[in-house]
Amino acid sequence: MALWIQISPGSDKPIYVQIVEQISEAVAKNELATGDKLPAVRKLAAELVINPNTVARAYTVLEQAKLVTTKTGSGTFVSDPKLYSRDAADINMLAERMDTLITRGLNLGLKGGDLAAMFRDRTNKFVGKQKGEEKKK
Amino acid sequence: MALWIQISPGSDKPIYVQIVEQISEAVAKNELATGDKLPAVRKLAAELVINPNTVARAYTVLEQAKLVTTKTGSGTFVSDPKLYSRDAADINMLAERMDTLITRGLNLGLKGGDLAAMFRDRTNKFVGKQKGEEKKK
DNA sequence: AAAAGCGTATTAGTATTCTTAGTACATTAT
DNA sequence: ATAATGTACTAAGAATACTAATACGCTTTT
Repeated sequence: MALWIQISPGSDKPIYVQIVEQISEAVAKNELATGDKLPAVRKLAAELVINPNTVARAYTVLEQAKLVTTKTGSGTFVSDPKLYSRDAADINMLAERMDTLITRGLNLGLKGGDLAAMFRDRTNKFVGKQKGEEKKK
Repeated sequence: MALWIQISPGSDKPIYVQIVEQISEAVAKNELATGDKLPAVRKLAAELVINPNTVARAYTVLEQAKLVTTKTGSGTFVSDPKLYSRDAADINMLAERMDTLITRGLNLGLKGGDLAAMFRDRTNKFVGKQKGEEKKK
């Protein structure tokens, strides 16, 4: 598989965050499936011309987010979503971030209904390829 | 009007962000109405026992977000939402943040529909007090 | 005109974050 | 064994972020 990750030096986001986001999105869209192996730390670092530590940090974040499982000596693999044990803290974090987003949307003059509709539309763009579902023909 | 803003030293968020968020939320919930004057930079700083520059920074952020209008020498006032000219950049920013949120939700194992429902529910908690609308009895 | 109240600008110091570098270690695969 | 994997640790430098101190200019009030 070709390398889809690419970092933007001009971005305001740290390199390791860029990696985390791109992999997270790929998993959400099921472009990376359960059990898929991520590039080796040193290999990805070489391709991106960055320090291996930076890639390792990204992988650490992904593991703490329960998105991947690492087996030392073997590699880093996409976790099985069925094993996600989302606790209250996860949901609370999500709710908080939603509120911040809603606040911003309302302050931009959008109506609550429009905001919710926009969110649902964007969700559908993901769900088309979501885990356990298939796009309807 | 009493002072509703309170900062938490133990928070992971910078002081000026805490101020921005609390005022933003107050505006979204219409607890602060159009034309309302915010506390003077020095006054609020004195009450919070922080540097006036920190408050000023918060106000600057709020102004760039078009949430308030500042008139040097006079004060800082809540903007008229009808004058919001939300441009493409605003919407794009919002959409991006939505996508990040959706990604996180899906990766937590939530289904698209559940995510959208959760968002809609939380939106309604705001809309009850939203600008131009009244809570139905 | 003076005084008081307001936001702004500039500068600086401190703390934190990010990235790199180098080395070493433990585990797994070949 | 050898190679490949993730991990741990220390160190260092650079960049960024945050807060503070001070001075300035505009507006309102007196």
